[in-house]
Amino acid sequence: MARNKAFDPGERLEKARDLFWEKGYHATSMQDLVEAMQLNRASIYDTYGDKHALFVQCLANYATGKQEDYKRSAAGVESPIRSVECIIRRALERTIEDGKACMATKSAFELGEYDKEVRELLKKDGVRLAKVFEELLRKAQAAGEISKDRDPVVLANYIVANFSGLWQANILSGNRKLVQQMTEFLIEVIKQ
Amino acid sequence: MARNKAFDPGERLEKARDLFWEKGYHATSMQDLVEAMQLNRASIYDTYGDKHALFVQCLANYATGKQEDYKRSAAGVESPIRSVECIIRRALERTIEDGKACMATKSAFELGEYDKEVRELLKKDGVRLAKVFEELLRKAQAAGEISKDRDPVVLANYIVANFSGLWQANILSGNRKLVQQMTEFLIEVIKQ
DNA sequence: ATCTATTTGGAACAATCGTTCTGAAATGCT
DNA sequence: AGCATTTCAGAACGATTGTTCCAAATAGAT
Repeated sequence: MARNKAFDPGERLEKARDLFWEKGYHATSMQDLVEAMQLNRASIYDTYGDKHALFVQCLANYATGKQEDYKRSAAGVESPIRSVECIIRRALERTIEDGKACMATKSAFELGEYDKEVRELLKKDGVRLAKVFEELLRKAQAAGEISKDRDPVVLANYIVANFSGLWQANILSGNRKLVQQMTEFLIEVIKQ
Repeated sequence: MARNKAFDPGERLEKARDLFWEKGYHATSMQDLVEAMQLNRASIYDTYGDKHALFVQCLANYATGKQEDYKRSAAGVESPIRSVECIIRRALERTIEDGKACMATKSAFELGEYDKEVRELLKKDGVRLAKVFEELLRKAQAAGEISKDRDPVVLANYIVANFSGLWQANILSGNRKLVQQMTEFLIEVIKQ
């Protein structure tokens, strides 16, 4: 019937995602996106919708990518508690590699309070990660790796929340050693 | 010599602060500020400088206010570890009262990575709060309230970082009970 | 090869952005 | 009272905002 797209929508979405990730939603203009994605304005609107719709797709893309990355970091690790450790260490490692804090957390603080669509997306993302931890923690308890007294749900959510603090500390202090110590402290706490 | 200002700069600054606090830096326009502060554009520029300078003053105002509020919440409490507890509980309480997360943390994630002035201000704010905790933790150790094995510096910074996670969890989950449990868990961890 | 649907590039839109300027009103000081 | 200086109100600035439209180019289907 008609002409095909001359670009790969998924690949260009990643370019948009990286820009939103770096600058945040409001500080990123459509002009910035046109240049970063190397696409015509009309092509962006036709393919992804308006700015907000594009952002939501970028955020969803980021969230699934992050989730996969976490799972990968724990792949092949047989001990449940060691898996938890791997993911926690990976969370910090990522931020250093990427040179920027987690896009989900940045977006939560920039938009989470009044943008329902973003909030719901991020909530689901948080719940998904917490469930991963919860399952690992239950297994760790069953294997006698950690105390059975603790509520896996609370502990799992506590770990997820803790990431936010590590990222903030990394941005503000710039003191890698301190952030590293805080990470190790968190791991220590969990293992008790 | 000349005419006096017909308004209280400090009082109007608080109006600007509340708006920035709610919407963030980029999502707040000068028009929004003119309306919220009930001032003429020129008066704003004459008194506070440009948008960025105004924001920095708002953030500084917020930071000192928050710091005072924390100290007030622990005033009269003789036990050092109880003082720590009071501040932690107050950190969560504030977010619920205000209906929005800590302005410092929101700003850290929105601007901290590329706005040096904001980053330095927030870094100082974080250090100041960490020092309060550090001193209380040392006293708690001396009084035998908590283990002497733990590094007060790491623990103090860990607590500060944890706030960020509690606020994020509060925004996304909207589950007050869960956030409460996470807060109590943090307190438990410190006391061990 | 022709038709047709869609992409593409770029101009153009009105609205808003942060900022500056102008002129008149107002007030403290001599 | 008169001067000096600043505030104040609002228009206006050019630049940029997100979005839409239009004509030309393109490529799959018949």
